[in-house]
Amino acid sequence: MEAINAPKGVPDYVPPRSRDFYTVQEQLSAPARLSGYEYIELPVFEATELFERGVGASTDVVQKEMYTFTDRGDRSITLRPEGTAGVMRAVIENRLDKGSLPVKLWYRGPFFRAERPQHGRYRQLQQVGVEVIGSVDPIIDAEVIAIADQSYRSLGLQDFHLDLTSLGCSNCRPTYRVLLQEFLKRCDLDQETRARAELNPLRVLDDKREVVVAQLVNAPLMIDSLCEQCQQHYDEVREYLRVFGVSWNETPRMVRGLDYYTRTTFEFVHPGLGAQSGIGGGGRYDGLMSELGGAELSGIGFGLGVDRTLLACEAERLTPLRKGILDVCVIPVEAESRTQGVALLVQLRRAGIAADICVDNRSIKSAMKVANNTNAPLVLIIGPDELETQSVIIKEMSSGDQQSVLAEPTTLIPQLQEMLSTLREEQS
RNA sequence: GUGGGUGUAGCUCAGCUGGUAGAGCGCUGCGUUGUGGUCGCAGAUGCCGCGGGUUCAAGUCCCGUCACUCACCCCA
Repeated sequence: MEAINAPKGVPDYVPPRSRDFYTVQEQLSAPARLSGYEYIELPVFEATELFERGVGASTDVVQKEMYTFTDRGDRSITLRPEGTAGVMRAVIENRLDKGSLPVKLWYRGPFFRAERPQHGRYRQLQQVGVEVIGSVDPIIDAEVIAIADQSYRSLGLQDFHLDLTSLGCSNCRPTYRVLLQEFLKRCDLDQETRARAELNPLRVLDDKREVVVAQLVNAPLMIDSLCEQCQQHYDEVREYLRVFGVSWNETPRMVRGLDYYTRTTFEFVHPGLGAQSGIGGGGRYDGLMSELGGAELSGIGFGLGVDRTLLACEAERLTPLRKGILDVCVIPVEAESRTQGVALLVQLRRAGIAADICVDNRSIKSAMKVANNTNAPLVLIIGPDELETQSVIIKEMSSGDQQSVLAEPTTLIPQLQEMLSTLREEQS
């Protein structure tokens, strides 16, 4: 039979790297949980219109990167390309916006974009995200950014930086937009870029081609055209960021791909990933809730890329991520000791000790090899001799020391637990 | 959607100007008497991505195709 391959651009995480992936996902969400954010579990597909309205029909994401299909009821369904729109929909639908504000939520899971895959860019990507709805307090902006920052730090990442700017609001951005468009009209640009200047002039600022970049040196910047409220808000955000102990780069030319962002906008960048250097990003969105039929509430959030963060960890060679997952490996010598071995295994697992048993009647030599490969710090050997004396051999793998002890749960289990905890202390 | 690169053992790869395949790691076994990691010895494993062409002969050249990959675009 012919083997079947995974669809294009979707990653498999297999052991042992899957352990790292899992650890990264856990660590990325830990700071949000520590900050009182509640978990929200959402569907992976939504009505297509949610993203058209929420993310913005003019964005590349909506125009050419969505997995859209018609279901059996003839409804247009789309696999979610990002998280914020779905969270807003659920908040509105479940009336969370009518309760006490702000609503602080975190989520995680897969997202889908039909892009051409490359290093750090997949068609199914995993994100950990956070959204705060119903507050414009700049403390919230700073907190959200600080949580993301802490997420990366808790993994031990160091070589990343935070890009920060303000994109203004519905008062000041339109004015700036016209200003920028007039500037762009005087530039020598190709047709495609001209079209973009009409549709979304800010995006032109992000162009990486030298011919374009050279012409944009003196382009007007949003940051210089902020209205009084936006300026004050941005000043305060930065003030609180200092209190949170977060440092950043001012990047007035930063542009994000989703239409809903206003005011505070940020991106975490890691230089070790190649072209796809953004490991997370987010910002404030003033109009999104009402655009999706909810109350006039502002929100702010971020999405952190789990896949890319893992790549960043690997780029920094953060190997302490990888630990064995077993505490103890049980080795029954000779077939007659298998039953007692399983009985032992049950005791261990019930006591919360991560344990496995060598099967398939391997020779003790070969079983030791298998046990060694699991990285379990302790091995329990039980054979005919031990059956006779109702004992078991505990072997400490790193030193090779071993001792025979009574296979009595009330004494064996505490002893193992003590050995494991001293071993853990030695390790750290 | 556009361009470049690569496809040879489980993994990482070597195979110069064409003569039917190699290394390292891993795996299996052995180094006697119930014990892994180091070391030594032995061994197994390949439709050389797929299809066609040139040739006495192709992993090696040509064409096509598929897959993977990197970059542009865009983004986590």
